[in-house]
Amino acid sequence: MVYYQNGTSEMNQTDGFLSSILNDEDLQLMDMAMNEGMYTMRMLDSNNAISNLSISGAAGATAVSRNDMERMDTSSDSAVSSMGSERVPSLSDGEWCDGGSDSGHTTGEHYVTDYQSKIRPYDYSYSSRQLNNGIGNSDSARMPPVAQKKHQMYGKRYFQDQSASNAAHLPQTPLKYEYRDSTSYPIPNQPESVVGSRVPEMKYSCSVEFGLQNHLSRNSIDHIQHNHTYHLPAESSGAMQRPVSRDKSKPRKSEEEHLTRDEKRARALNVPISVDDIINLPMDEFNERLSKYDLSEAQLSLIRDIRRRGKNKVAAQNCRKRKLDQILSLADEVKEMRDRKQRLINDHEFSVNECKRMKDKYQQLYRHVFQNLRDPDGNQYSPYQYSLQTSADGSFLMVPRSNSTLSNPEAKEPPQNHKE
DNA sequence: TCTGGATGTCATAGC
DNA sequence: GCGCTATGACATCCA
Repeated sequence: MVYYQNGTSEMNQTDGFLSSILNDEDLQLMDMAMNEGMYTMRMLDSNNAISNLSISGAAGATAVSRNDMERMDTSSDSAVSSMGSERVPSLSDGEWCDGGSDSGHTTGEHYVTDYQSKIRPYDYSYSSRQLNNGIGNSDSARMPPVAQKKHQMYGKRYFQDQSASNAAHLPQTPLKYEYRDSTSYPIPNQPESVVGSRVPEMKYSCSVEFGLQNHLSRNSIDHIQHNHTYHLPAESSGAMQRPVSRDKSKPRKSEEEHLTRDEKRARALNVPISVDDIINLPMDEFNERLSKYDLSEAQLSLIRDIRRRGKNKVAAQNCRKRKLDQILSLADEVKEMRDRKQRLINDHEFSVNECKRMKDKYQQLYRHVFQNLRDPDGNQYSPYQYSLQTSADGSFLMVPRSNSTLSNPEAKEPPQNHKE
């Protein structure tokens, strides 16, 4: 066992050399690197946490990202149920219209007005959205507080007297997406109070408030300016008559042309209940209304079809909205994963470089120490016969090579350039 | 005329 | 069994 000769003049030089190595900023950089790496890992863990949170909250489909948060802000006053089974809080019937399920035709003006400020017929809350609300809570105030049936959720009541001036424009412009509630059909021998007695005409915009507009780089109005009013010929239509072209350049001839197909059918069969009521009344009330009239089989069949189609129409709209949202959420997740992958690559690259640098430092130190060691006779030790081992406290031990590997399997081999 | 997006409708499954 | 919702598939309209 030979110890470092601290008393020699050479060691003074060595001290300087060692201190230069040991105090090298690279070592500090190493610490920094490690800290940074750990920080990065914490960040990754954090991301994982968020990701897991979002996944668990949205049936594995929704990532919580800033974009999602922003989208959430635009769509959290839900009107439609989530993918799950939870029910969306409700507003009173006075606050929600139950229309919107029919081809809402409204003028462009009306649409713009409604779209921007009134109607959010496609809003719905996923569980993840609710989760997000819990985090951001920016929109919770707009969330209806009580569970609500879905057929009561689509569209808010919009009284025409809110925009009398707009109403004045109605005759001049083709109707688009304007749904006139309380379509009343004059039924002989029916009391006025029962049929078509609603005074305030209400409009429903079948708008699509996609919170995705920003993502899709699309004018929010572009995709809803179709006039999906079904114009039927004289009537007596079959069960499935094709929608007729709705050229808005053609002058409007009569109100009837802008009735939906089902409205025209209902009118043709003298159905005494408005299409809106047929679609949106709760089952009990709906049956109660039906019981008031002596309806033929054809009328009952049509009413059932109207109700089914009306509900399914809304369901389809929500389904599509939901699908788009899922696509955007997945796109966010993909982006997040790509970013994470890049961060990991960078961290790994940095670690490899640091490892290599430290190896070089160690070899340098090893060589320096070994060359300055002397036996009792003042001769250098042969690197082929001895090797140095470093202990945990930083001290060096000279160990015979043949024994070193036997006695201590972890003994470090001399560097390759040790033979110099 | 073609094309893609939007929307309505039907069929079906599941609750 | 009924009513409702969700969703794929198809049809139609429209820019």
